[in-house]
Amino acid sequence: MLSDRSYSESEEKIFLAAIDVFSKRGKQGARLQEIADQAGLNKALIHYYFRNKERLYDEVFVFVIRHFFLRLASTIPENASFDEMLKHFIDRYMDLLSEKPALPLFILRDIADGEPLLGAKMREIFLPEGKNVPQVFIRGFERAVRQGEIRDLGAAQTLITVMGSCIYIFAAFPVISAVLPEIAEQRTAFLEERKRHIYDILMNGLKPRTELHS
Amino acid sequence: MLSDRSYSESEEKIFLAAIDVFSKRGKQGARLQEIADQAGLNKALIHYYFRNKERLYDEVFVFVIRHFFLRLASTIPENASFDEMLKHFIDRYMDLLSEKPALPLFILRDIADGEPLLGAKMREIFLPEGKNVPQVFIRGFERAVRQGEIRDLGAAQTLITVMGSCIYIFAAFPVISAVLPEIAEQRTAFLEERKRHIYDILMNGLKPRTELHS
DNA sequence: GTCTATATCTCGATAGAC
DNA sequence: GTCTATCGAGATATAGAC
Repeated sequence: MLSDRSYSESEEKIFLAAIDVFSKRGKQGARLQEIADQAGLNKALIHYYFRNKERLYDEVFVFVIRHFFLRLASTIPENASFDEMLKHFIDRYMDLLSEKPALPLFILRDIADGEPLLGAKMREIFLPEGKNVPQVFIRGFERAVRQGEIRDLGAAQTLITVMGSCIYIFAAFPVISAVLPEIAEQRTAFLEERKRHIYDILMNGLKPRTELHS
Repeated sequence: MLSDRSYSESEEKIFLAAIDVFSKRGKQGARLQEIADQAGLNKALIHYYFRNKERLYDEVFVFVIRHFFLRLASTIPENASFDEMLKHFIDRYMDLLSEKPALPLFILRDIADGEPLLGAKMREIFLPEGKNVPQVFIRGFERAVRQGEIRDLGAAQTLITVMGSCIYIFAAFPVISAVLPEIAEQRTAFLEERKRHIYDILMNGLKPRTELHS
């Protein structure tokens, strides 16, 4: 069982192959032939089960993104200090991105294609649950502000800064490593260093400046 | 004159139309028919001047990116304090992105397509000049570290954090505004607030924590 | 240099046998 | 349910007249 609805055996083979091919090539670049080959079946079956490329893509998209963000949200420690929550969030987000490095470009390509249903799909993914990434982060942020742990630089602005800082290296890796070649050779070490860097600069940036002890 | 080589009148019409269409639709999504229509000419002329879609795209890509980063680099104040350099850099980068909001997705789509010449193209853009964005930023950063103005959180890491923080809102705008609807209605105001936010959190994050006066 | 007409190919989708 | 064969749209690229 891959999601809320159930799949027959062949259907699941197609769906799994579709996740891989769409993730690598995007909606336009993906070929139904490649999906069929990878599933060990033929093109006609794709239409039999999913009607057309568009519907298959939409089902893959919602499944992949929802799965990713549910895994991310489920590990955020809700009742810790903001300091701890931020550290955890960055670690976990970077680990999940390391595991699925194609995901940022998968979403961004969808945005670039101007998919008209994108906004609706994202709301379908984010709004139903009580425990989703933006809500949990913003609640934790605002509580920390009330308690004087951090300055109020805006919950939404801060969330965007955190996510942008984490995601950019994955989205732009080929460009960045072309300009800064030392990065490509030690990718894993660089990503570990990156976690510490992001936490350090952002947490210090949020702390009240009057504080004396680290 | 658009770049280092010179264009005839029709050639330039095609090139300008190609910049627009490729920027909006990406390499795969762009149609030569649309470029021809927008140039007020016909498809055959595109092949006459540029041989094929691939070459036209490559010429557009290098031109657009080089032009953007030259404009950005030319305004970085090299001899100011790091504080001032960072403020300027963020302001200018965000302004240029506001002017060309399709540019991040244009590059990211190219990355996602796995263009094999991308690394070479980026080096062609960044390496020749003495005054390019990464070099200028890193020089300024390292000098500020030596002078004790900022902590050494890594020049490359910091540059990636700054760029990621700036670019993410443009790349992901449709997604972010679907999840945080208050942003879409006041886009300009939000972007102005975003400049101040990024400067504030990052500059404070870089400052030595023992410092007492702001 | 500029145009129309067309060749050629790729791909999503369907028809129909089993 | 699963397959082979094929249709037809839409795209790049070229031929050849003017």
